[in-house]
Amino acid sequence: MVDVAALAGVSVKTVSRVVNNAPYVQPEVAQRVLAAVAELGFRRNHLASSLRSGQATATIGLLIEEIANPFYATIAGAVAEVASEHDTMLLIASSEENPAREQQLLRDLCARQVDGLLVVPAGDDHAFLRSEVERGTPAVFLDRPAGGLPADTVLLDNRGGARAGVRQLVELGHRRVGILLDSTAIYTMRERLAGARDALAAAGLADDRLIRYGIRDPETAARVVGELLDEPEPPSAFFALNNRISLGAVEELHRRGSAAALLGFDDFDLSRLLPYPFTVVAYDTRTLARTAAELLFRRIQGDRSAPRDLLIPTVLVDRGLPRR
Amino acid sequence: MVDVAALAGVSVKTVSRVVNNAPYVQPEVAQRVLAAVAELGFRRNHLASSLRSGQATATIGLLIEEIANPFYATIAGAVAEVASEHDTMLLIASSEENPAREQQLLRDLCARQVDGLLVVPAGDDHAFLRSEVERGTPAVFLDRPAGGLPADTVLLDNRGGARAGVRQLVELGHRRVGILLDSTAIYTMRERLAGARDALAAAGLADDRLIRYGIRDPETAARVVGELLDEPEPPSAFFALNNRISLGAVEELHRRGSAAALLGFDDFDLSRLLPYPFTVVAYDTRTLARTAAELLFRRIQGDRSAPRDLLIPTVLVDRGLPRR
DNA sequence: CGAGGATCTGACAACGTTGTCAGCCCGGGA
DNA sequence: TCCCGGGCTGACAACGTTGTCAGATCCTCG
Repeated sequence: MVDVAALAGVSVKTVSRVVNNAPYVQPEVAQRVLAAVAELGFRRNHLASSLRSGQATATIGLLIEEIANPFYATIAGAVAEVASEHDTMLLIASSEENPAREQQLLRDLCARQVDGLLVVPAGDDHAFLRSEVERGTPAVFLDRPAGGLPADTVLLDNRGGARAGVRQLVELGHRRVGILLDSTAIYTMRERLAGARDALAAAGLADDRLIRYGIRDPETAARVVGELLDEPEPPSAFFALNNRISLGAVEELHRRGSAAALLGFDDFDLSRLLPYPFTVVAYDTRTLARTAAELLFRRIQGDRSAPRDLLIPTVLVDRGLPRR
Repeated sequence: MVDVAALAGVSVKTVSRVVNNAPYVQPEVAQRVLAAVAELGFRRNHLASSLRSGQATATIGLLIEEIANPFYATIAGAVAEVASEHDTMLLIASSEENPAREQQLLRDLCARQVDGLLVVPAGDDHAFLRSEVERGTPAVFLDRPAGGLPADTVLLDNRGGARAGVRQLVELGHRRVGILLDSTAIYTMRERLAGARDALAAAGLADDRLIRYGIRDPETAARVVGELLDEPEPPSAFFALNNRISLGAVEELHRRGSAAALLGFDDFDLSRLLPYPFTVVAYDTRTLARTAAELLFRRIQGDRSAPRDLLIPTVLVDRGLPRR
């Protein structure tokens, strides 16, 4: 900038004014400055600029589990879209479900002076963020709640969706519903399981012996479905609590030519092309992410109202559920 | 930092030394400083730090078409992984295939003083990056070549993969191969088409009347496959130049109970579960991205050798191709 | 004709940090 | 005894930019 000023024969302040389109610069002086900028290939240092002005860095931080996962990729895409509408860049970090790493990354994002944080929590204690939030870096949590910190949160209606889906199974006459899930250490799993139990209990059908935990991949899901079907009183319906599990269940049911009803939480691409029909509790991931991002930008723009908890509704997409 | 220094009764420089683990600080002084840091919740301003030291910002920029797209999400994931290995954060921007937007985003990334750029080009002229690169911001292009700029490039072997796949069709006795693609304005489409033509020409089977352009979505692909099959001399095999097109082709061939051979470029999740078998020219997107990212970090670390062009091989994944 | 405002410009300090350098203290060798 | 070097500390300037303020010029209006 000093060089540009020298070449144009003006002060650095005038160069600053020109590159920021500030008023009160004679058109011909501005011309000279712009010529010098072009000649020297000058580009404003955004870091120094936001350091001095103390203003926004026009950057927000997004912390997710893993970028390559389609669910998080969709979130990142929707957030990027909203960010772009606010001329803001996106700093993305993957916690890999590791709370220690999550904490370190969030601190790092704050050290980089992001204007706000969008977090899919991995850990369950975010008290360490309190000082940052108080110092003016707003944070919005999505898909899972924050721990130990009053903060804006945008969640899916996991419980309501699971309840509605299982109620449908019950109404179709199913009495024994196998429930397949990963781990109750995961918030979404707990909620979905609770919803399923709500619906079963309401019909007097609760039976914890039909719940299978610890299913992490499609292969395990397929094996567990097989085991349940081989029992003396097999379930006539299955509820898979996420799409990895649904996938394995589809494979096994199809392989056996079973007539069991299959309900899944999470829709996914191509599910309608799969060889076994199943109904899903679906939701719009983009709405989840956009809602959170828009809330964050309202905070960044100065909204200081009390933290909000928003719930994104789910939809039961019926692709055919056989009666009992 | 001034406050911390005051509270600990030392100079700011000593605080700086402590937070940077610099040598020559008495352990008890360091203790006092750390206590003050904790009490005030001090966090180093990474922006100011890299402004003053002129050193790296520990941030790289990644420019892709669209984060939500699984191909780019996989790239982003692999790049994030490599970045994390180098304690570097990732600034991601989506060009949305718009060259003007691409240019603006790349400039913006440079203004943010990223240590390096990883670019999936949207436009075909990147001469505007020359001054940045000369000033020391290395750039590596991936999946598509840069235009008007000598730069490191990491590409898939589109042409070789397509050639190998189509050669396989020819060897199985197919004489009429329908070729389905989007637009030759896209580099990868041009290369794949060239590879297919190579293989057909080598067998004396080139016939441009079997090439169909402008297919942007599965629905169009399905329609075009139907049209080709309804012709008096229908193809006995199809080559879909990307996975969106493969998907539509699968649907139509399955619907008609056709026995045509289907070859696709790009593998995708679940392809093995689809109702119609097809063979794909596959590649490892993660290798593509990791290779590019690792090259970028070598540049960042000072490698000044001549720009390199790397080719990532493809693999023919045979899931069954009927003979003619 | 002078006051007051609008327009234009630049000197200077400051944002939060770190590189440079000078200075202090202390122990050990000549 | 003096000198030297290593350990430790702080004052100051600087990174590239912009906020503040003051000064200069010109126009308008009473």
